Amino acid sequence: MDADQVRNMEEFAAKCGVSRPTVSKYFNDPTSVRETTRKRIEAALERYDFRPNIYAINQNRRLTKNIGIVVPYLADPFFAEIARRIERHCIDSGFSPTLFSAHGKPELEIDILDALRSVKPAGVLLAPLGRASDRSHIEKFCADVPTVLFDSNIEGIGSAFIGSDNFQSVPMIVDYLCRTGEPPCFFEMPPVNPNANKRRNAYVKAMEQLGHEPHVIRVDGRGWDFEDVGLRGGKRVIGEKKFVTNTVLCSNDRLAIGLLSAAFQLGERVGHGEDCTLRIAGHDDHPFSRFTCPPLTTVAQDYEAISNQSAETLFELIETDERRQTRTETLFEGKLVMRKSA
Amino acid sequence: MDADQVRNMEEFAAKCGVSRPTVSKYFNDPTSVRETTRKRIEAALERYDFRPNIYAINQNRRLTKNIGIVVPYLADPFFAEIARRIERHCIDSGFSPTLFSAHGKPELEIDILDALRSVKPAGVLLAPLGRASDRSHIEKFCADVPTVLFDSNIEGIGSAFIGSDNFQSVPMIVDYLCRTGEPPCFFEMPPVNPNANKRRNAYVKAMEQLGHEPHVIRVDGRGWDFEDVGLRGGKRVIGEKKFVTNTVLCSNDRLAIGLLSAAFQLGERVGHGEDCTLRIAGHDDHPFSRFTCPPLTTVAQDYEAISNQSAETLFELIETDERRQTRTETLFEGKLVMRKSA
DNA sequence: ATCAAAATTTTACGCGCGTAAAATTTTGAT
DNA sequence: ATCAAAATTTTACGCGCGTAAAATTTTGAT
Repeated sequence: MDADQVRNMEEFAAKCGVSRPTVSKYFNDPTSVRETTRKRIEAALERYDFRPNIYAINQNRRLTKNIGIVVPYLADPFFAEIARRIERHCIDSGFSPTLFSAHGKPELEIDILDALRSVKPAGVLLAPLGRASDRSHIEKFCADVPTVLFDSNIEGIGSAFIGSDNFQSVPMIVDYLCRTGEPPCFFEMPPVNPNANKRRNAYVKAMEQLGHEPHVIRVDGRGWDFEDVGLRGGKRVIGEKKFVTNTVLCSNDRLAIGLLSAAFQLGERVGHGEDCTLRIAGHDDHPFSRFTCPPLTTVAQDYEAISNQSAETLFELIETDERRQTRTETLFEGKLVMRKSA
Repeated sequence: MDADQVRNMEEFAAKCGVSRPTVSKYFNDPTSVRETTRKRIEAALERYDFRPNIYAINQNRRLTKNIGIVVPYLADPFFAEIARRIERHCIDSGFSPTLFSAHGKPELEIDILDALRSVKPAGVLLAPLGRASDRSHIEKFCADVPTVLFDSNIEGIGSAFIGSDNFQSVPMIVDYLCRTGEPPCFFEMPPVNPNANKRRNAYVKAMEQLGHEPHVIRVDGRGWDFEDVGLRGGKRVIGEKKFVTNTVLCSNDRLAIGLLSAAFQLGERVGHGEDCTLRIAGHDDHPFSRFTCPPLTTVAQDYEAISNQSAETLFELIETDERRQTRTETLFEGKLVMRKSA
């Protein structure tokens, strides 16, 4: 006989024996109604499993409980992993996260932000494309919506930035490589985001401080197919014997994975053993770096800390809705992960 | 002087010099208003860049333009890639897709479907977890929302299924492996989804038809960390010399990537050359399979066809809203991708 | 130019909720 | 038991749109 499903909050409130606004209060905060009425509502909830219409809820609210998570390239497991953690954090804090990927395209990044606007999100967590991003467009967006940048910094944009400290992590692995063998050269593609640039600069500085001459080798390649760039570029560089030392530090793991593949295909033995001809190191501790052949020596980014801090910073921003004037930058240290490749 | 921003459709209609419902009609279908009024609205649109409140729009509509895309594990680039294509297809067709990942957890899959319900989606594209999925829960969902399953089939659930034809692809690579060397054994983990099962059965059948004795080697491992399972299991199996032939067909590429890593670490030379001790093949043509060491011989799933067909099938379903009774299954053939590993 | 039919626009009402202000109930001190 | 203060609930109104029905304008044949 419970075929009489309730169609809206009005009908549901009638079943509860309270007024609609009381039910409305309950859904906004169950503790805001008296114990006895809460019980009555929850009893009715069991029978009718009524759920408020989220469109009607959000229609009048200036801000919703939605949070946008925007990453530059979701097919990269690094972003998939960090997005997963942020997503969970948002859900646990009572928000409704939605995941977007720019798929490496600046136009898409713009489209996503435009679409996000009409969802009236409480806040947005944005890992921008970087150099390809439309700076002024993102700036306008950040002026309207509380936004925290992560992974890739754009100077002065957004209310905060959370990422890795490249000027700690890169010198650390450079130091390690110098202690254990020949000083590394630096293997990079045209930098699509500021991290790549910073890492190169950090590499140069670290080498100079250690009294070595830096060598930067750049290969062509656009877009976000880093492995492919590493493979093609690596093949050419190895073939032409352009690596001036037997040790190569790549600007990220995905590039290193491509270079590893190139080295393997050209018969180079990669690793730190006696019989090896090449040492290759990466940066990020990409989820697949444990499974490369040989396993990749790299610097682990602190996924957990970056995800948590990004989310928490945004939550703070949302609560103290007076947009704060001081933009903070939080950088976490990387950890050296010594595996077989270097 | 255009500081006087319009706050709603009423005000915007006034600026246009037409009534609000006419503006409403325009946004639902610009061609449904007279040429002259369309011009007026579009002229006003330039000046005020008004956007209708999507919550108010969707409040009354029985169905929205939203489409849910649900995948079991987004950190798997296979799903990231297929989701990317479907997403694009939906946008190009005027829908608003939203991406969800169950992260390998059945509870999350249920949560996602429940959350989707309240978004009143026009339809859902679902790649279910498979065996771990709560069948009856998904069944109820499909009864309410037009749903197309892809990648992983659950018999009788959803209005259609689109995937790969394992009984074509597996015999093909088994045949190839037999023609070029020793008949393969089959390396699998406990099947988390029906594909793994079907592939094993297809392997056994193919071997028998070719007059060889099938050998299935199963390793432990739960969850979706396939590479890790392949690495651990592979190390043990290789160490204990349990592979009865020198050729191994893995139930998917991710497992193969783990096995390749195990082989490398134990000093096995993988490939089809004279000096090699092990041949390893996979299934799927995972985006990273080109970059393994050696590059992985595998069967390519037709990403493009599966994505397109899934989306198109759903669109049809949405338009002919009478839920059709005949559940269709569309299977696409795989293509042999010969690389170095086998 | 006229007028019925067709196309388009406007009027009028309703959707399912949020929320400030008013009304009621409960609390807690005496 | 009484009563003011505090907590809670209800009344009353509004949000920004969709949409059926009524009103108006345009079309096109004569």
